[in-house]
Amino acid sequence: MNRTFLPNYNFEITLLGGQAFSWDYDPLTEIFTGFTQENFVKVKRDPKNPDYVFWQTYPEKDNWQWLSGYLRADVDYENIIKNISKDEHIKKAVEHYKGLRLLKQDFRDAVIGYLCSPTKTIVGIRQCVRLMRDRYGEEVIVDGEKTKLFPRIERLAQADLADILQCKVGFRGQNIKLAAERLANSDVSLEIHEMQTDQALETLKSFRGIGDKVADCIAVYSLSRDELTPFDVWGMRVLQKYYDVDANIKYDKMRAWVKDYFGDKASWAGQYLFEYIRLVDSKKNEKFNN
DNA sequence: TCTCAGGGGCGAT
DNA sequence: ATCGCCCCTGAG
Repeated sequence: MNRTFLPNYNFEITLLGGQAFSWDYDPLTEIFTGFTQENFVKVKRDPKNPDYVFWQTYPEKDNWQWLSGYLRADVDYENIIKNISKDEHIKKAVEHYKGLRLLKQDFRDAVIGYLCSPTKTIVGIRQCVRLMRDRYGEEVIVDGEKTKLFPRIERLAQADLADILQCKVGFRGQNIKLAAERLANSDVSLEIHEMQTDQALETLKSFRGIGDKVADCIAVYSLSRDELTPFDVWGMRVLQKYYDVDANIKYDKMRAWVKDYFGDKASWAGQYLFEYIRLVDSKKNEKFNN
C-alpha cells in the first residue's frame, strides 16, 4: 500500500457516518474499504504515526489523483474549522468529532444512494446499496479476492423495475430506474459540475424522487457545495433548542438561516451538528429529550 | 403480534 | 400550504 501524509482526517466518522453508504470497516485489519462505479479502495491509518495513511486503489492502482479528490484531502481543514466555530455548541461537536470531513463522492453514486434514503434508516440505505452492488456491480479483483463495485448507471438503467425491487428499495425503485435511465442517456452527470448551485439544485429536483433535502445532500456530498446544509428533522430540533430557531420554519428558511449564521462553509457545520445529534440521540441523552 | 418511525417526496385537495 | 400515502425493515 502507498503511504501518504494526511493529518486530521477521521476515517471512522467520515466514511461510516451519514454521508456515504458504500464504506465498510474491518476491525481486525483496521482497514476501511469503499466502492464506487469506477474504483475500489482501501485506506488505513498508520498505527505508528497517525498523521499518515496507507492506501491503495483498484483496479487502477496508485490513483491518488482520484482518491485525494474523493476524500477532499486538499481542503484547508484548520481554516474551515476556525471558520465555523461560531459558538460553544458547534465547538463541542467539532471537538468530539475531530477530523470529520466532507467527501466528494461520485455524482451518480450519490444520486442512487440518496434516492434510497427517504423514510429509511442509514442502516437500511446501506443495505439497499449493497444489494444493488451484489446484483448489478461489476466484479473486481482486490488483492486476489473477488468483490464488486457500485453498480454502473448504464447497468441500472437497463434493469427491470421488478428486478430492482429485489433490493428492498420499495417505492423508491421507480425513481431509481428513471434516474438511472436519464443519467445514462444524457450528459447531466458531467454538466452539473459546471452549474451554478441554484441551477444544479433545480436540475436535481427535476428528477422524480429528489426534493429539497435529497438535492442538498447530493449537492453537498458529491458536488462540494459547501454553502448548503442538508438538515433533517433532528437537525431542526437542535436548531430550535440551541439556536432559538422557530420550530415551524420552512426548509428553505432554515437553510438560509444556517448559511447566514455559519457562512460559506455551512455544510461542514451542519455535518458536525448532524453527526453529533445522531450520536447523542442514539445514546438517548436526556439533554435533547426535553 | 403489534406498533412505529426511519436522513422525504408526490399528488390530490 | 397541508396531508395521506408510498414499501419495507428493525426496534421496542
